[in-house]
Amino acid sequence: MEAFTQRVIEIVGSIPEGRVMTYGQVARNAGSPRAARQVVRILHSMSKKYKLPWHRVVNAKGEISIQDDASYEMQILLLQTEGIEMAERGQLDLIRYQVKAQDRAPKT
DNA sequence: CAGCTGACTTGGG
DNA sequence: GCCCAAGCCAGCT
Repeated sequence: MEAFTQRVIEIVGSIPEGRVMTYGQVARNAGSPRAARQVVRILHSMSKKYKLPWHRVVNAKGEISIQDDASYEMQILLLQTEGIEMAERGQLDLIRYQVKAQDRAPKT
């Protein structure tokens, strides 16, 4: 597998309890700013092979974007368990919970 | 080997 | 603030 993949695994696994990261953020920290979708795939396949806190990864809007209802609800449960306040729609406060790192992508 | 896919992101209307 | 379209890139078929 690519080094990128390995990094994503490590990064996701390093997310502190009660915090979250966006797919894009993880991708950037892993070295591929545009590989947010790979993070998705990785979480998909690795979470079932490794014990990754996949639930601490949300989309850019701070919501859960899982399509699978079971996993969706489970993620909310796990996050709440870690002390994160979840809104009705499975949304959380990114400003408060997103891990701060050198994730800024200088777009301008 | 070639093509499709996806738990995404960003920009424009 | 919501909807649509394009870009991205590693993994899988």
